[in-house]
Amino acid sequence: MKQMLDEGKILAQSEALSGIVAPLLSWYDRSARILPWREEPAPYRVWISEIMLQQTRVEAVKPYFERFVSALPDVCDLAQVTDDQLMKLWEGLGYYSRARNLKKAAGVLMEHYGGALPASFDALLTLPGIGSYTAGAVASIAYGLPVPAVDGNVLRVVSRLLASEEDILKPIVKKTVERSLTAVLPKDRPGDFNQALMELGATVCLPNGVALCERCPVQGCCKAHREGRVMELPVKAKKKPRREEERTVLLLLCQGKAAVRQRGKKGLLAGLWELPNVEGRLAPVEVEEQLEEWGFSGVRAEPLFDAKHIFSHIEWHMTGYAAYVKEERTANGLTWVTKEQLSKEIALPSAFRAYTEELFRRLP
DNA sequence: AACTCGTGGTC
DNA sequence: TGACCAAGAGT
Repeated sequence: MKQMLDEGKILAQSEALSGIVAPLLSWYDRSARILPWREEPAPYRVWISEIMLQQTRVEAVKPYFERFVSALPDVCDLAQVTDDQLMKLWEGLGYYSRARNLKKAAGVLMEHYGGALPASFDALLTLPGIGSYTAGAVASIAYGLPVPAVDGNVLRVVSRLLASEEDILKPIVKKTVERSLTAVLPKDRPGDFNQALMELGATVCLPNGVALCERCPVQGCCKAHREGRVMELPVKAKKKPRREEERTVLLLLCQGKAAVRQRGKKGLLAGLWELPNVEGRLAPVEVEEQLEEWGFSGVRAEPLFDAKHIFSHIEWHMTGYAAYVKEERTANGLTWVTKEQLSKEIALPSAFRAYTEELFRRLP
């Protein structure tokens, strides 16, 4: 029974969406932005760009994309890159498991696919870091296969076209839209159709109540526009509040070098480098006690400024100290690096930016 | 299904 | 300033 209702909904949605194809493609031909990965849509470049674009704005991706494909021009290079170089190339882009999954997938491609991306939605879907959206994007854009690529843009656009009040964050809604679009998708231009839907969402059918409906090529097909409800849609469940954490960050300096350490392989900022830090908001005396514990004797902790960093689900409230120590002790995972190494080899997350900048001011 | 996993821009 | 959000995937 549930299956029956689902099929009925998909049929109805497909019917309602069938009119958008021609005007949307025509609009895309006129209005598509010029983007680095569109100029030369080789499968490898499409793949890298799609991974970088996950939950990330086009403008943020551009410089990273150029640098990444220049440093690692093909699957073989990617499969062999060191973790440190990989993280340095991704430094500041966030969601670092995307980069690690890229390398993992490159290994699989070398091992099982002759170093090429498979021209198959199902095969793409098995690769690390590739889910239904990315598999659809690569398959349709790079190989012209007739599969949809449903991201947040597409969900917003379709939600408004249908005036649907379903929560677009629910997996079932995404699956339904994917199946509806499969029936509508033009077999001769699936990649352009998918990109056109996303492009419309990114440049015209904007979120936060600023939709530019007067510029929309499918305004006449839009139920939300017809009913004056564009600004109320889409419906999204509210996210739960972030948890707050207090941390004390230490700038340890010694003979022109600074101490960094590598984070664990799991969890937040996994495997990245960081400035030494401890949980809680420590007073100067407590910092000096901590330094004694780490084997640094007779060190004065100089209080610095406070800083805040907001992750998607955590908020770090940090306070900082600088300490000039007498010897480069390597206990507790501390590694001593020069300013040169820090800028060229060590990948530090943006969370520490304020203190990293202070460190750079203090290093020769 | 709900939670984890970054960052920077916008209003 | 805070809340929202952007071409999602893994667990």
